[in-house]
Amino acid sequence: MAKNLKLKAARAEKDMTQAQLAEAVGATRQTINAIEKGEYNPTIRLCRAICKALGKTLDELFWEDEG
Amino acid sequence: MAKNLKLKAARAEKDMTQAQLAEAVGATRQTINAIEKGEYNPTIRLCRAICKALGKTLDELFWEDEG
DNA sequence: ACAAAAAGTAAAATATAGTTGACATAACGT
DNA sequence: ACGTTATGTCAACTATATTTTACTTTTTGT
Repeated sequence: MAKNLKLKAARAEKDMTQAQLAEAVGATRQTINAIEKGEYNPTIRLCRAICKALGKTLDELFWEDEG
Repeated sequence: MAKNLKLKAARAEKDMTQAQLAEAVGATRQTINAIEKGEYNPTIRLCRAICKALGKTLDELFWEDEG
């Protein structure tokens, strides 16, 4: 799996820290970090929550990035 | 969570059974069944595999359906 | 340079996604 | 009606996503 740079960029665009995004979506900072690092395979529910928090869609953040 | 009727429809459009889709994506029939039933929260990797097998995108099958 | 905040990382524990095997019901063709 | 295939569902198991706690390194501001 490759890094999820789109996520990192979208977060930067909203000027949010990993910790702030984590709180916004009800996850931990480590989980957000791991997702950005591309080290894993989050659930669709968490992906959706992240998308909504950042004003993006699934296709924009989680499609064909780490495949 | 509501039923994922988009998934059911996309599968029908390809004339695939739950078992065939399951095999195509390396999952079990029960897992596909549960996802269609809306009873759970699959991983993004499985969602992507399903989308690819059915020629759809994440937004088409997994966005704002059960939210 | 220094302090503070943010990001990276790791081990152990917990929650839950996904499997396996089995059986029940619904849908379909003949 | 009958046999067959597809779907629905359940319990027990395994794999792994996510948490918790804690520490290190990088970045940022002053």
